[in-house]
Amino acid sequence: MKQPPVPVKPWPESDPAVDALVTEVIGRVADKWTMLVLEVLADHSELRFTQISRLVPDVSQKMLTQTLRQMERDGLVVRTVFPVVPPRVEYRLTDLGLSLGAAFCGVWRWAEENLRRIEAARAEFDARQKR
Amino acid sequence: MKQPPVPVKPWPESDPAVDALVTEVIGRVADKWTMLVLEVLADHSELRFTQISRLVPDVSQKMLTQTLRQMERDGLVVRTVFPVVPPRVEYRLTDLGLSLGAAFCGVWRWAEENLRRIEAARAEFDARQKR
DNA sequence: TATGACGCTCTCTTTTTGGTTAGTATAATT
DNA sequence: AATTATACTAACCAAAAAGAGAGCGTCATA
Repeated sequence: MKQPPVPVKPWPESDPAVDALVTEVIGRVADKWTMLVLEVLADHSELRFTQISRLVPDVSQKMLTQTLRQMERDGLVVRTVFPVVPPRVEYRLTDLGLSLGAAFCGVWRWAEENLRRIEAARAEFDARQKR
Repeated sequence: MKQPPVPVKPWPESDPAVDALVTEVIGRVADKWTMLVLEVLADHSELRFTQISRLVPDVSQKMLTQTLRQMERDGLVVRTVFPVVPPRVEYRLTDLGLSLGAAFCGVWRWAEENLRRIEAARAEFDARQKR
């Protein structure tokens, strides 16, 4: 039995190359540590490495370094090194980083507002499965 | 040299338990496949398994099944099985799923609008590193 | 009789990710 | 003279995630 061909999606841009890039960017940016760092940096305009590590629970040095490097590379944060000893490095969001924070705000709020619903859905699903 | 204590973050809710849950939910929901499935389902209100797999580029059966199950468990999609042969299963977003799609729209748009900037930042960063 | 469609599940292997530990430089502190 | 603080890097290893491939049950088509 042949299915009718799937209609072309009416999304504004359907350029596969752009799609792929957007997907990649979102995948990169929507990761757990990036979001948490984004949040703390949105709250405190300027932070040092260890301050961030204290504010983001359970982040390892390795992950924090990695995340900050990526964010720097993507133009989300600026990293300022003060040539003093012991070293002092400060991080702050760029305008791009701030705008991403604003965009994510919607998702963050959605998660807060719908936590209950999700938990309820999960409980119901699990109960249904057990039967 | 002792740093002054980091100020408490002025975020609306600072309940660590809620924070953890929100983080977990976002982590789950902000994953690549979930977002892509969300997008195609937001575009076509009702789709069958193979239709989705054709619309989401490079998704393996395994990942698609997994993603759809998770989304169903979280109450984002409804799965309707028609007891016919060959099997027919339809997926559609719930209201919760639609609202998540709306929330993500902002991030999606952000990514589209700022692709260039990100690519430019990366290029600049990489060039700076090479020196 | 063989093949394909559908919506999966199961197993095996590869890739990716993340944690842990050790090390670096140098000035100030104990 | 030893220790502490800072912001890392590098190496190694375990765990988790993802990809590849086979199989399944049944009906319709070739």
